[in-house]
Amino acid sequence: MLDAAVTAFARHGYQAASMDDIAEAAGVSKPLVYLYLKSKEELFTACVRREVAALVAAVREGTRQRGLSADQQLWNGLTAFFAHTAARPDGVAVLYRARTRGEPFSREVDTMRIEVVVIVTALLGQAARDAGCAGKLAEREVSGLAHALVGAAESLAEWADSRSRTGLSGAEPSPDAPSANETAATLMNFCWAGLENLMKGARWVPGVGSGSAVARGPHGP
Amino acid sequence: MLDAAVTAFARHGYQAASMDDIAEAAGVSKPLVYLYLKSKEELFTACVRREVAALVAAVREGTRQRGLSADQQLWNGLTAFFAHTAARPDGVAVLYRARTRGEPFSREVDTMRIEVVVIVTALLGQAARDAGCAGKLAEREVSGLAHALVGAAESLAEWADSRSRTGLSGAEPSPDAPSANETAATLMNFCWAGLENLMKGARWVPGVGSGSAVARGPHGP
Amino acid sequence: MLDAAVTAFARHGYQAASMDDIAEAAGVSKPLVYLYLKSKEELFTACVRREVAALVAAVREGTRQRGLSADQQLWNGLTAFFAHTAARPDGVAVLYRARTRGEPFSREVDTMRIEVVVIVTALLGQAARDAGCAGKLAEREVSGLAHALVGAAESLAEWADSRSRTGLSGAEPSPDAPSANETAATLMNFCWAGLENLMKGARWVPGVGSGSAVARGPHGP
Amino acid sequence: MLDAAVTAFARHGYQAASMDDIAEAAGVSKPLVYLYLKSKEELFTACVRREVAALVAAVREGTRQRGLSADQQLWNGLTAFFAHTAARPDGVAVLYRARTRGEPFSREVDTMRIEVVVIVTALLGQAARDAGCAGKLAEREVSGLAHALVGAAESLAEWADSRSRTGLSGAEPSPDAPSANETAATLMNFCWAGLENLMKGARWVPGVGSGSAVARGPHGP
DNA sequence: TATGAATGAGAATTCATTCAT
DNA sequence: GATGAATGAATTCTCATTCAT
Repeated sequence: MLDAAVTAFARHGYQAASMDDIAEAAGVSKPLVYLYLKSKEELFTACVRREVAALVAAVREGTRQRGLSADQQLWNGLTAFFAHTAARPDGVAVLYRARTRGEPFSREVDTMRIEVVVIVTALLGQAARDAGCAGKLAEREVSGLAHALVGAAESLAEWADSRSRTGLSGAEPSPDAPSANETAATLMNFCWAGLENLMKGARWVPGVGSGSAVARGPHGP
Repeated sequence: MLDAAVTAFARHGYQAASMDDIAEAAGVSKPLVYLYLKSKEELFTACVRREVAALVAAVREGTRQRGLSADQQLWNGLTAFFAHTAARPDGVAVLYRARTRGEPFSREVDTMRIEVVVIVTALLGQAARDAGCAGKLAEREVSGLAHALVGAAESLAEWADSRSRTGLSGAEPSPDAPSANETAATLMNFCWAGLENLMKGARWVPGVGSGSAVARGPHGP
Repeated sequence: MLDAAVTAFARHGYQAASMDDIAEAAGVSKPLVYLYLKSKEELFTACVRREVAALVAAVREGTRQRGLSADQQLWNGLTAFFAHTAARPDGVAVLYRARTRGEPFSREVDTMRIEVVVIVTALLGQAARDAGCAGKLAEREVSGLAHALVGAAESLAEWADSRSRTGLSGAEPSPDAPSANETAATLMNFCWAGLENLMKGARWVPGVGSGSAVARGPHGP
Repeated sequence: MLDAAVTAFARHGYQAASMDDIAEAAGVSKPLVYLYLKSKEELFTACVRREVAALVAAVREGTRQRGLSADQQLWNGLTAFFAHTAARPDGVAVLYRARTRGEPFSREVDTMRIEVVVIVTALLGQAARDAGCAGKLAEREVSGLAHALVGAAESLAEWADSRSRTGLSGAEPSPDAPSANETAATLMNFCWAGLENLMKGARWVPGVGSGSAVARGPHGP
């Protein structure tokens, strides 16, 4: 039953998805929906929670393997993420929509983001240790980086999804659809060098010539 | 009048914002709103279009200066972007919300994304030329990178905005709020090294040890 | 099971009392209720009938004693009535509510009123005989007097009940609550002299000076 | 528009009267009803208030004439009351129903009852003065008497109304219907002698033989 | 031109009532 | 015999949208 709700919410948004439609799509009657979940809000909350849990679980599962280098772990997490978003586009869309519905819902999703931030922060910390000399990054900068990473990932996931839909309603995946691996690789290429540099204490600063536009931080050689 | 609509849509979302409220906030009567714009959808579209135009113009303005290195130009574009999002949070929120509404609206926003993709693509092309030997990037990869960049930027903008709101309703900016420059710097640090590498034909590949985890592409030394 | 229904109907009224609540309060399942009584209406009817019967029985019991003067018999009936309404406020409330529901229910209550009218009529007849020379009262006037009596009694019963509730939820009776005897005495004081006059053929007529504002009827001295 | 609501509420009660029906009966659309009165409760409240005001005004008007004896004033009030209830049976029915709907409404009606109590109390006071030697009645007894009077009046009004309806749907009044004057006379006959006695300090006490079953109070001769 | 007044269509939610077990 | 699970039908209320002026 939640499946039908997730699909409806994903396609039409919270307000536009009517309980009639959801019930019909679920193949049950409206009162039954109300029997299980007291209100539309609760139904939405339930959907959000389920999708948050599924997504977090997927990423967690991807990053479970210990003893890998930081980039490998990030890579694993990203592949898991993109695999999940490709497999459950509606679920992800619900999360996306939840962020635009006031406090109680966005809080739920933010909690998830925070979990990701924690994972990423841990990774960066490990990367820093791996890199020998840790340039201590301000907590705020780490938070900003994590948000950048999550935003980039979300955006890429949506892009990949939209690509996979271009092939009309055909069931087989469009050849335009990038695989989870490809998408993850794009993102790794996009960000890993920068993250690694930061770990080493090297950062980009404005006004220095391109090419080698990095300044060694205080801990640089 | 659009201002009132933008504010309302930003605060309550498309569905929850009622035409009554919008008309009242605009200080005109409802029929007048309908006289100028045929329907709620068109009103929303008009808002979206205006905000898209404003945002694109801001970014264009930022990247107008010719003769700069690619990273400087990107930097300029990003600072312009973050300055704009900080200055017009409601407008940006409307765009954000537009993406979660079906076809007609998201198309509008996608158009914007495409404009940005074009800009970024041009930048990357220039960067590649600057770097001497251009590793031809597949059109698809460029598109993906641009989406990653836009997503990261949007996410950071929202993050910066939420930080600036933590200081209650007080008028003065919260000390937690990162400046546009700081935010842009975070994003440059996040992505420039990777983009530059790609321009040189160097890319991250999975399974190679961390630290120097880049493989020179075919055009590498 | 009827007890639960009576309580529920008394507290929330016919419409607001839900079958769920009644079934739960009765400690049985809803289908069982439907097994015994075909519908909510029938359930309500059953409640009304039971309460009517109980009330009439109480009054009958009070007036059973023969050989008393008419006023003593009325007095006995009234004390019985007020004792009953004080003892079963919920039952009385159901009757009260039944009168505000359309035909099928009010008819039931009217039946009760008619029974009371019969009793009162008999009393008045006896009183007339006792008074020696009976002024034949029109059937309609008797009916009107009986309704007045019943209405006054109901109103006083409710008033007494509301007084007894002022003492909060405390179990002990509020000191404000008049006893059944007091209430009955009030009513006797209110109406007996008038009834007695009528039996004697004396009646109040408008336009005669107060104080002795009674005109002897045709059978008067 | 209130007229339609009053009719509907009178006929079906608060819950059973649907806003659809009310709107249709009023010849307007439902949203218009909501435009004028924010909710069903407010609509009901408005009806109740209007009917209370009308009824109180009618009675007030009836008792306006000063300088009359107490019984004449009561008589005038009662005639006005019964004329009003005969003229606006639906309005009265609404008041009747309002008493069974929890606090906010019953309070409204009780307020009216209190106004009547005040009037009656004043009358009784005057009667006592007229009678020369005032037997001070306890405040509680006066309240009880007033409730008895109001209850009797209501009951008679309803009875008169039901009589007037027996003639089917025919437009002309049923010959069974007692006139306001007749009904008022019945009530005066029912209660005035008793009230007058009380004013003189004479009261009925149980256990004394019928006929002259009044004991002179302390102020009696 | 600008609007006060009005509405059609549809939303969430509840409840008396019934099967299948 | 008793019930958990399920629903058809209504109810209150809202809102985008339009005339008549």
